[in-house]
Amino acid sequence: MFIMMQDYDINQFKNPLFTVDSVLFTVIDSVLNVLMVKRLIEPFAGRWGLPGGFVDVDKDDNTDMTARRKLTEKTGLSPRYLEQLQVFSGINRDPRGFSVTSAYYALVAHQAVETRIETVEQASWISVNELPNLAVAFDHKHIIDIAHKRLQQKALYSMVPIYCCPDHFTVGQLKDVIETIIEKEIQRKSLMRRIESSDMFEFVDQKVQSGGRSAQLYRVKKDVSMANFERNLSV
Amino acid sequence: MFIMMQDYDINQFKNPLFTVDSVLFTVIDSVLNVLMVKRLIEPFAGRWGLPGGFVDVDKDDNTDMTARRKLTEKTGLSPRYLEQLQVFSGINRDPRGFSVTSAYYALVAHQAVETRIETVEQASWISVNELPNLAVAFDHKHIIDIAHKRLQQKALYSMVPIYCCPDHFTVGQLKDVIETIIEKEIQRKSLMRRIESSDMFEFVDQKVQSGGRSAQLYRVKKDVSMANFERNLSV
DNA sequence: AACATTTAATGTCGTATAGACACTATAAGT
DNA sequence: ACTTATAGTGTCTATACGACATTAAATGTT
Repeated sequence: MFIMMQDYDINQFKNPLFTVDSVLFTVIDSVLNVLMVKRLIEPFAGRWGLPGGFVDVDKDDNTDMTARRKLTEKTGLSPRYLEQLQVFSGINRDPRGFSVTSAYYALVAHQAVETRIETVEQASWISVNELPNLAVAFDHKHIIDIAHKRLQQKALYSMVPIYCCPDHFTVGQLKDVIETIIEKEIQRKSLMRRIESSDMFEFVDQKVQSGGRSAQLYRVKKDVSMANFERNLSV
Repeated sequence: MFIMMQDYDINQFKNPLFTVDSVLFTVIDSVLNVLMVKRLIEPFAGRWGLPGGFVDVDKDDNTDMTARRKLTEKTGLSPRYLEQLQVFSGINRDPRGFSVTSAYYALVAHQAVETRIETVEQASWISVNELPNLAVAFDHKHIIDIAHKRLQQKALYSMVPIYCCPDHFTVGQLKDVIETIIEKEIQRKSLMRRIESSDMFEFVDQKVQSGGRSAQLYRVKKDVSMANFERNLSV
């Protein structure tokens, strides 16, 4: 019996606690928000945590699917953009022992999902500005911070922020999303040049009013890949 | 007893096989090489694999230390540069079941370590050009490919390739290392400008002969951080 | 209807940095 | 002294972003 326990422990030793967690971002009214879930179980029951959990080898072909499944389970939505962030690991980040989380970050347009979010009671958008004063589980505050910095960097040389825009969007909307993410104003002209040169977008035959001259609507072309630029926008 | 087995299985289900593997690069005679280890145990015994293995929670504070420890164990060296690549996971990449590897990539100057490498019989530098014809374990060929692409990208906007140079190096050496990594020639002038503006380097009061005019030796200043540039070199 | 106000979109010029390549500098060999 | 090879600089061009003026098109006001 004691030897069985030892075998068991050896197996545990080779396999740290492994989870997948996602930082799902969206921009609402020029504020960057993160989807968080009120934890119902220990450890850290009652605190806010990132949507995530264990891999289910019967359902998940890989950890990307774990991330997507957990986001869908807990929020009813599948993000338009999902990418690995990095692994966070250590002996102190989970009271149960050495743990590893493969963290992802993801983007959605809040317009497409906000009604569905509200029906899932334990999930909620949290402004990143409120995070410092919030009781958060594990090292999830740190993970969000790293994810935010990565997203900021990515926004300087790619068009990824479009995934925070609805299907049809104006240049003004995209500009606002980018400025919210990088926390700095950009030149509309620079954005127009990138929209043009990326060749990712096409006009929607429709305009939308905005308090002044109507704005042209754009959408992402079918089957285009994400544009990356050779230069960063200035910081 | 049966219930105990079920509990055990549930625990297994929650914890996929987790390993840490590293792609250690170096440049030798204008060829990019990867450190590989001849596997002595199943699965894939006899094939070449990346240096790596299981986390040891008694020795490792986190997976970074696992990566370093495994590199040191199997090669006798600690890399000057080590960074997370990404997680590779899936049901098919290991015959034992769903597995996850947290992959790292690392750089060393081969000059500092080549004698030590040769004393460790199972470890060897493999040219990336020979990889397609080599019997490689798991999805390690794919991991090396992704690591190479990431390194190429990084070489376009940062000075990381210096970690493939010895402590004292010339502009010509650094230029060769960069060109080997990105597989394209660059302008010496552009590199000089970056060396200057990065403010990372200082002269060594010494020159080195090279078949023509002697070359100035440089070294990295004490306690400087890695320079990143706002533009990529052209591809 | 003329005008002010607001936001959208474009035009134009300045600036920073990479690419190209000629030119100079310094070493070794003949 | 001349050739060759490699190191290093000078200078011009090209590109894309920043800044900001200008034009366009919508609404509201007198």
